[in-house]
Amino acid sequence: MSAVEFIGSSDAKVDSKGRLFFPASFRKIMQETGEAGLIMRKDVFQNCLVLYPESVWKTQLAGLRSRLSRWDRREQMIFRQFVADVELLTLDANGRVLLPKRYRDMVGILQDVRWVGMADTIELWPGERMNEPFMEPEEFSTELERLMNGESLTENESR
Amino acid sequence: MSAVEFIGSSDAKVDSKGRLFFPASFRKIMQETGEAGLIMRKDVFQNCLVLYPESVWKTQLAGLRSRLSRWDRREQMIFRQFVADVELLTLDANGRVLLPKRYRDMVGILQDVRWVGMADTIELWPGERMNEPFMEPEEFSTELERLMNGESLTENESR
DNA sequence: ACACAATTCCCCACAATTCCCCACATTTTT
DNA sequence: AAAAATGTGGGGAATTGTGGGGAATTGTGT
Repeated sequence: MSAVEFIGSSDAKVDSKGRLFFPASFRKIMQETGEAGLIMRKDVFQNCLVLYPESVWKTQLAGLRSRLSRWDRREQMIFRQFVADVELLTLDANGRVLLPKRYRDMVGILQDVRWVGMADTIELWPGERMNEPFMEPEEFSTELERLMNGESLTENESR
Repeated sequence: MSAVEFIGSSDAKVDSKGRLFFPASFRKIMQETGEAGLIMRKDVFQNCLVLYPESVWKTQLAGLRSRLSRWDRREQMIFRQFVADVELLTLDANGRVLLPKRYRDMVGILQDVRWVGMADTIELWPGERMNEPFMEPEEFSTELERLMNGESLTENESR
């Protein structure tokens, strides 16, 4: 089912009207897997936007909801926060999306952005420090080594 | 399916359109092991490109993802770093790959490149300083000694 | 409710890159 | 020597990616 596999990253420019070309490779995957809509929200942790194909979004929501009690005021608030500030994107005739100003401002997108395929989701990063890696190579290698050798990563494991 | 084992290196030229012949010896191995696609990625540490046969890539990715929580800020960042700067390559009718300009620029590939078989992956190095060794002989021997005396190199080794 | 500004939508044009086809030199195999 | 496979190169069509002009829509203040 979840054959959605967004791969790769690319750079792009947001034009003066806030429009942005949706990379052809991603569009292809959407078509192939029969996905129609795209849901966008600001990432919970990072300063970037996340785009979910509709089916992935639904799965996420269901997963989250199943963990949260409907009758717990606090948990209900968490859920609300997750669902609020969500935007449905549509492609225009040229295959572009319009990034509402509000969202651009949220993560500080001006001109340059970077698309990043994250398997079942897509991320959109402001492109100011685009050529810098997300992590320091040293740190990355250390963590990766640990991970691939079966040791648990950090103290907080939530599974 | 037998194990993929790319060995040897060879020099080649990128033409004016960024195309590059995929060495016949490597292609043969791809065929024999029934590999179709190639995933290319900028190495995090080195200034080179790494090519994974699709199955190798999938194994790597699956291994990583199964250990990473989507809801952990740090783990998500590791995954992000791993999948950023990744591209799907396809061979054209002549058995060439097109190296997107972005990637050529990332590692500084102009004309000459060098293919290097790295067992289950293939590396592609800019060939300007092609005849120089990757490491100083002195450093190489020291490191190798250290590695082979206890620390694990790949997941095949005990740890 | 009204005028006005900002935003979104729907056209069209155009540059850069990628894809597809064919030609040809060089090396290896028969 | 001929044939096949290996590398190199280029023309041009198709796709991808950028940009802009307004019309329609939404939102704002008075």
